Amino acid sequence: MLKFDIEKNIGLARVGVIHTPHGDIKTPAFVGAATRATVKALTMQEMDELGSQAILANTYHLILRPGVDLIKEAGGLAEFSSWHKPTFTDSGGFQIFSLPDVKITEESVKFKSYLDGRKFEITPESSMQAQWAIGADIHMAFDHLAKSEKYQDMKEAMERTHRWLDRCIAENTKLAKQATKNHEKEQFLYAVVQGGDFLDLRAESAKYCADKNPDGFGIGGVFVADGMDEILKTVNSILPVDKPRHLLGMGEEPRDLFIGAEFGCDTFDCVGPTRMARNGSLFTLDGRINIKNAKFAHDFTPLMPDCDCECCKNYTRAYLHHLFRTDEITAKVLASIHNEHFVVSVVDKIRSSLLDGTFETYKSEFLARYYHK
RNA sequence: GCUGGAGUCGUCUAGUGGCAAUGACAAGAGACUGUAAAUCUCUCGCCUUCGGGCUUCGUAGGUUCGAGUCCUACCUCCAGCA
Repeated sequence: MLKFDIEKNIGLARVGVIHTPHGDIKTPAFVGAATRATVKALTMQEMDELGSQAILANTYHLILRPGVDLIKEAGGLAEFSSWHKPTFTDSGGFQIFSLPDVKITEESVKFKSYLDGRKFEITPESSMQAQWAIGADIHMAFDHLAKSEKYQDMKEAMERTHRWLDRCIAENTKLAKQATKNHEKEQFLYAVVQGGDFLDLRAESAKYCADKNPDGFGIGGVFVADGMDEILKTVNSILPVDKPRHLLGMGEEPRDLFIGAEFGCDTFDCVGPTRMARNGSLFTLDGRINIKNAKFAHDFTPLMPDCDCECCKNYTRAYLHHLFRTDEITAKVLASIHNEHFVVSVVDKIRSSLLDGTFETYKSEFLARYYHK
């Protein structure tokens, strides 16, 4: 069983430590999105230096390239990528459903590789096998996202996710036994809660997942900022307190991190910060700015004066503006360092503010300043 | 000086008689939430009540119902010859 120690509970929120075979994660924590076993534009050493505690790679992408067997051959995701800290993998469910021309049946999902047209089939079982080959510390169950927001579609997607969870758990149990026999590192499975914006479905899904007694939980299919708190309240009131919860894919808006932590989520991942960084949209305490805008051409102040990342300690807005205008690689590197550091440190600060009782103050001051309210 | 070629939105460029005129770049702005995203969208002569109006293809004339496009002169640039 995955060890999760809780240091403090504050309502639904909590401060804890997840103990993985590759080290501890002090929660709440922001997990870097390393989809193809790399955080785009950043080295793992840079990720380490900016304070990241864990990364999340994507099974779907790694199946296509370089293939999960190659990663196993390399000694697993951590060895392969030189990230010697905790790792997660997403199951690939989310990506596959967003592709055109997917054939989804009760048994499996079939799709063609966008790289070369090769046909692929992923089942809950094969996703588990792939994730064990990749060798992350924490895996996500292979889930099914609804194609529409309609209640009936959401309900069906949720029910299929539940049936697939049973298959994931059965396969995972087999794979875990094998690993124990071979004296390999332990790997852990999170069940994924679905149900869209419908609180009755969310409650049903949380209950179903909790009853299966997995190592932890992913909360998937959350897209809307409005109502996110209600969804999380519903789900996290039902999920067992003593197991970690990962909010899948949220964190582009800092507000989401506060809501997520406040209502009981322990880890977050999101591609937004690094994607926006590459496109010149950078976090500051006063809101997001587009560094490419003409008004920054002569701005010789740091991107964010109170920030202690490599970018803000050494470079000016004018310089970043120039790097983006000239499409220099370093623009993306520095911007990614900053944005990733920004979200990681916001969540770290949420953690410390929960511990010393200043969360409410931190939250209201941060949000008022960031969103200019 | 002679001969030939060329001058189109900031730049390069399409356009050989028929609707401000092609494409790229640059520029201006926006979007991005478990990454087919170093991507995508919009604007890009001036004005506009968004119906449209006005002024434009080196300059000045001319032919024509109509000219970036044809004719004449001039200006500038390029190549070759002196």
